[in-house]
Amino acid sequence: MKEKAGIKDIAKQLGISPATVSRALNDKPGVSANLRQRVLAVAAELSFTPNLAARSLVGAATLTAAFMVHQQGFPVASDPFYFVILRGVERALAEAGYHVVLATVGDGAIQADHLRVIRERRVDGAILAGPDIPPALIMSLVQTGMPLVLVDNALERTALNCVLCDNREGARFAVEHLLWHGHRRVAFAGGPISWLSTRERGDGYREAMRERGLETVAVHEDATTVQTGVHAGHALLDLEERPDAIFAVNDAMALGVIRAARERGLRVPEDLAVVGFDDISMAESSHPTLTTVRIAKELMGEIAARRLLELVAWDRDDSGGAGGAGAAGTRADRGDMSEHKMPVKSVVGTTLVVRASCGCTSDAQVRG
Amino acid sequence: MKEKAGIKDIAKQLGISPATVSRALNDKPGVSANLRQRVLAVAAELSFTPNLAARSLVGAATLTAAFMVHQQGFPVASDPFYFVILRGVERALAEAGYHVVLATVGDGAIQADHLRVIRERRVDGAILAGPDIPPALIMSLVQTGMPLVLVDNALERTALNCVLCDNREGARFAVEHLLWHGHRRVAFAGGPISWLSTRERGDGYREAMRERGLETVAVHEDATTVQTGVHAGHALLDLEERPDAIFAVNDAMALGVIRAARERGLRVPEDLAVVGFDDISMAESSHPTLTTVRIAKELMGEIAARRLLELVAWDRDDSGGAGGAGAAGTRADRGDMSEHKMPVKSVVGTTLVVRASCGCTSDAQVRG
DNA sequence: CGACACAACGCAAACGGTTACGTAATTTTT
DNA sequence: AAAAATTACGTAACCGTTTGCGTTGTGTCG
Repeated sequence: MKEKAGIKDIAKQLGISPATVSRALNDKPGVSANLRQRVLAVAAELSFTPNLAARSLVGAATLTAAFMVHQQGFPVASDPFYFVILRGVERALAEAGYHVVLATVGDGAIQADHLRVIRERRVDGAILAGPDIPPALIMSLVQTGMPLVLVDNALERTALNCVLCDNREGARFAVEHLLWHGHRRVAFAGGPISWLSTRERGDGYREAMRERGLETVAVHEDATTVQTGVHAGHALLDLEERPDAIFAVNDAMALGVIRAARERGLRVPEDLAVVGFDDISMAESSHPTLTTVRIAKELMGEIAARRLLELVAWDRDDSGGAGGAGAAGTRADRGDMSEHKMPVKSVVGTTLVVRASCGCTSDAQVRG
Repeated sequence: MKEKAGIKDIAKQLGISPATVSRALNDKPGVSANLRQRVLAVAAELSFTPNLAARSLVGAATLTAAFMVHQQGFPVASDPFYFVILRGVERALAEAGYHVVLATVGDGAIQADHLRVIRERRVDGAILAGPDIPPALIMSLVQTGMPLVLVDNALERTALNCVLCDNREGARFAVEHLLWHGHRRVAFAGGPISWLSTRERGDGYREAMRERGLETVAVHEDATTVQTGVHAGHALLDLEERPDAIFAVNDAMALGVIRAARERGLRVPEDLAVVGFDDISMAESSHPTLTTVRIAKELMGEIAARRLLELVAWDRDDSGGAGGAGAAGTRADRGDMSEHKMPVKSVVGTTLVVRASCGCTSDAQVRG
């Protein structure tokens, strides 16, 4: 019994050269349709699987992409969010025969390790998810010239491919819904102002408030977790003019706010309406169920993945024509940049999911 | 400027042969300490990174492992569980320079794709997490002779490396705690009986009950989600002699049970005590907070990863001595199996985390 | 009918490392 | 002091696939 089926095994069996087999398998010209069929047949019979290492050694695709997400060490509920995105990414990539390697960038030392992954040419591209990936890391990745797509993040002054959700619109949905149902003192519980999501959702909140001539009040925590949500909730509920509604930048923080309200004997939604953002799976299982802005997480992942595949494809095309695929893309040589290399920013729409925590629906199963 | 630093670049710069450089870099004998230092220096200066493809082509390690988890398509809260395990796995592997590629095995067609990954020799080993990975898939992986470690799963009649938690003990902790505090009609809400976790936790439940001479009552759902938990909750609460406590196989199901209770106007914990299992992050954020059996998820991941690394190391050692690393390990040739190839089953202990949902405490206390 | 274009295929050189083997220089052994 | 063993390094083959180029056979055109 043979150890493993190689390309030359199948060549030998047909009495032809390995080169022809390679061409037949990759749908390259120069092989008669007849022979190609026979090659494919024998390949299937031998259950041949190309050795990826050998293939990528000669410069072909790795068929692997990196998914990078910052893990601050919080053992918290914000995880499921990126997990869902990851699912979308993986599914879309799988359709193209790609696989995903994880790169949970932690603090400090590990970062160097991740640069290794890409420097060793083990991935064709990378998807960077989350607002807390250090810009320095991103820039060093850009320097390598590797195809990159950002998710739920975007660098201001640098043009990168990214996929976002319409944070401002979503925030307006949430706040306007609260205002429509009679709330006036609506406060905002946000995360770090350095995060794009917090800024944009905060903008939407302020816009909606100002259009009604209402004053805005916001607190910002250094992370968006249940714990910081509790903290923010207490801070806002401590105000002299206590808010009657709180819009949290995040479902996790919204849950924290609800807990804070409960800790001081306030009922949600009777005494305080709460609206979150993201629609994580927990939102429909919590008590009360959480009104929130749904974002198509899996779709965002898919879009990012597909965009990345485009970039990879184009990258291979013209690196075949021109010189190396090495460190290109600095500001100077934008002139010779082909059109499809222009970065595109995709933003997906949002939907308000009305549940119990805002008290604005009929089927609210409210119980003390 | 050079495209990329190669091993022969550094050889040239020192006037030596590439072979010596390779030996120096890999700590192999046959290089003077002096020269090795200089090689290392130049390598660092050139920021040399070995090309993984070339290395693994000659049979060296891929420095990559697969993490496989079944995704039934439930967009539910059971996700965070394996996500945490994954974190442990990734951290432990990263320490050894390994990376993780995901393999979210879905239904049917995609499976073949994942076998491709390993057949293409892109990974040195695989970690299979979760009880719902098709045994057929596992067996076909075993056939390949690839190092394998199961997490939260184990095949009965086949000896495989696996890491579990002490399900029976944990279940006893939970049930005995309920019994100690006066509950007598304790029911069990389980998942598929085909799952090891459900069987073992059910065993622990029954043992504890029988020791007190109490009758057992259980329902089994076909998945362990919030939804099925609701269903199970209603089923149990519909019984003539209504349970005064429910032990759920899972935190997700426990949350569902709580919701079911609430739907019929029962208070938790006053009218019904609920205890879960796993201690997912949501357990301490839910309302009421969930009494549950904590299992060291991240630790389990680490243990699995370390075991896998051992297997990989041994695999490479004696495949260097003997013939191929190919499909070995069928039942016949167990005789020549070296000692360390014996499968080991690691089981980590559990801890009962007492919170509000069982009504047995004022503030959180831990027993175990 | 001869020159030519083109299709179909083989040959061999890469790709970037690793490693068995050979060889020269040094050390150890008897 | 000569033989043997050891050390330190170079040579070259090899891993499995892709690809530029050369070679052969077939059809087409002037």
